[in-house]
Amino acid sequence: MLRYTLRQVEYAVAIWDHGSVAAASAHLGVAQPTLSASLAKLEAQIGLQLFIRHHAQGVSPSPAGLRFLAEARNLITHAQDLQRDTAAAGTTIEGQLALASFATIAPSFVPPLIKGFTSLHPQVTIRMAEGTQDELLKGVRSGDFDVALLYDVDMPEDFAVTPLASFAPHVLLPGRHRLTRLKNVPLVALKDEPFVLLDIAPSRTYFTRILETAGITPNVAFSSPSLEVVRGLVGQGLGYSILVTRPFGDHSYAGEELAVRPIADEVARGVIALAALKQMRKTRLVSAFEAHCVDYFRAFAS
Amino acid sequence: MLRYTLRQVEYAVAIWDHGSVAAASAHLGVAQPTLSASLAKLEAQIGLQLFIRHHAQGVSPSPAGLRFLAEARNLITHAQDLQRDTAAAGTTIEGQLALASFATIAPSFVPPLIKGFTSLHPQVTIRMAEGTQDELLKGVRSGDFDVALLYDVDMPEDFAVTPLASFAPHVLLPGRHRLTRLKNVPLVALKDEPFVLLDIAPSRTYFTRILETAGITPNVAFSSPSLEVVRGLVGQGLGYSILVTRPFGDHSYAGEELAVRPIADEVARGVIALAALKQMRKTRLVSAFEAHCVDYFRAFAS
DNA sequence: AGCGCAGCATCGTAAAATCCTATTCAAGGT
DNA sequence: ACCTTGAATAGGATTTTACGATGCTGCGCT
Repeated sequence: MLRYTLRQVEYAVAIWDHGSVAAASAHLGVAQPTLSASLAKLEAQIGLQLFIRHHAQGVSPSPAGLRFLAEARNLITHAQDLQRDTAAAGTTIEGQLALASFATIAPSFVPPLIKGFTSLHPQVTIRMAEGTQDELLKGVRSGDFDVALLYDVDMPEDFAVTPLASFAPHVLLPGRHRLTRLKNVPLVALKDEPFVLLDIAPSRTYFTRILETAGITPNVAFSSPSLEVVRGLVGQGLGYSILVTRPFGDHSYAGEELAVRPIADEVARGVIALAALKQMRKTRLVSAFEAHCVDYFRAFAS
Repeated sequence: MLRYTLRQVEYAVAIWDHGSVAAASAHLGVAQPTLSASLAKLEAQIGLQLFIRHHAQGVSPSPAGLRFLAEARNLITHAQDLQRDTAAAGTTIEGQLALASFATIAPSFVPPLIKGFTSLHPQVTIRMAEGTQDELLKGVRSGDFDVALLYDVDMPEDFAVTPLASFAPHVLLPGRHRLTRLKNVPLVALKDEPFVLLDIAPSRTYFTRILETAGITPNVAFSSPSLEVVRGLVGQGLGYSILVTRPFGDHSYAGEELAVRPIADEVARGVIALAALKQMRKTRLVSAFEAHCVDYFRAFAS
């Protein structure tokens, strides 16, 4: 347990600097008896007389006091540095931002977001991570991340969710599938087709719910947690899929042609959102990033 | 002005270490509400939420909080180091001792004193200075020195004086002076002889007072502030002197023979003493040195 | 599904620390 | 002898810190 306070040390160093209690008092804007008492108490607590008192002529440090004061000044400087850094962290836009992103959202949106934000605020570094919804929520709750970029589906009560943009899901078909002739695919047309499910929470429930809402029990032939694997399976003609994320280009990794068709029915759109803990007081940095995200996604309003 | 206290930071770091307010409370022996309030206040004062609260599962640092806490721990360590060093300075016998010595006393006594003390306490270093009585008193008063080794003559009221040993003054004569035939020299015999005065305060007044007490008005032919110059002048046959300090050997620097004779009269002895400021609370180190001096000079009891 | 437990926050209060103004006291300079 | 300077003390108001008791809420266990 520490036996002295920063305030006491601060005063003692000021008395040293000014050569007298009275001068320090004037300079600090603190009454002279306050300093006198504070110094006396500090000396008692550390068991060391710091100053020699000269009647009507100020004080001067004792040999042992001088050694203490030299170190004490370092401590005060250290404390001031910490305060300054902390104040900066709270009010200016700099430092590190820990951002987690849902795996299928990350490749399309995170790079431009980071590019835009860091060129706006060069003092900022961003730490990135991707994961499933569960992992993101856990990470934010445990303090590993400041915010998470994810789909606003089944979000728990303790998260503050900022919607950014919504995207309509689409049907993904093999390039030569007979339904590719249609401009819009009604969900009923998929009734008996084999379904390739993107199997990540909460996407899984989101997609199956879309089909079930249309009265269709999906015939899940394959499933994978990887978007690219799903696209590959569809490319191989093993079934259709329903997705929100739409990478640039109409080919799978392996090169098979793919076809993307809007859904004819009215369906729930996938809402991309930024989520943070409700209980967390936002730093300026986090707020600024949030604003930047809103800005960036405004372009996708549709 | 610093906006947080060491106590607050100490508590916050403890909470971090133990993962919960309750655990830190048990470990610190401080009530849980105290820590809770202290943390809340600290967060408000630095404008930064340090911890995420988990219901019934402790707390975990936020990303920004983590950065603060890492630095905060350094600060606490710094403060603890200072406290430890200071406590050591107050209670153990180590560190630096600033010793000032009257110029004529120094050569004979300071080297053995330092040798003896530092071999007793190897952790101690001693800073040395010599000077006139005025300089010594000024140095001790201004905090340049912890203690001064000097003659206890005309000591001001604000000094605490510890007598160490007393030495009888002697008459110093040229080697072939007629009075060298006497075993003890009565002061009256010096009545008309030229006097060579060691002219340093307070020795000057001490020596002249001795002669005046015996009813003699000294005929000051020469004076010098240097003991060795005085001995040289006497060696040249330019007069006699009265001194307390008696170097080893009966020759001046230039090689002239000198004779030392006790004074037949009853005269005031020169008292060597250690002086410190009354108002200064002594460190263990100073007390130990004082004790060592008393010990060392016991051998000179005469 | 309900219940108990764990753990943080809040409330009320007592003790201690902090700070102020007014005053006293001592040394030095005039 | 008096005035100035500057530290210490006294007394009192305010703030801070601490405590115990209690409330509240999610988690895990039956």
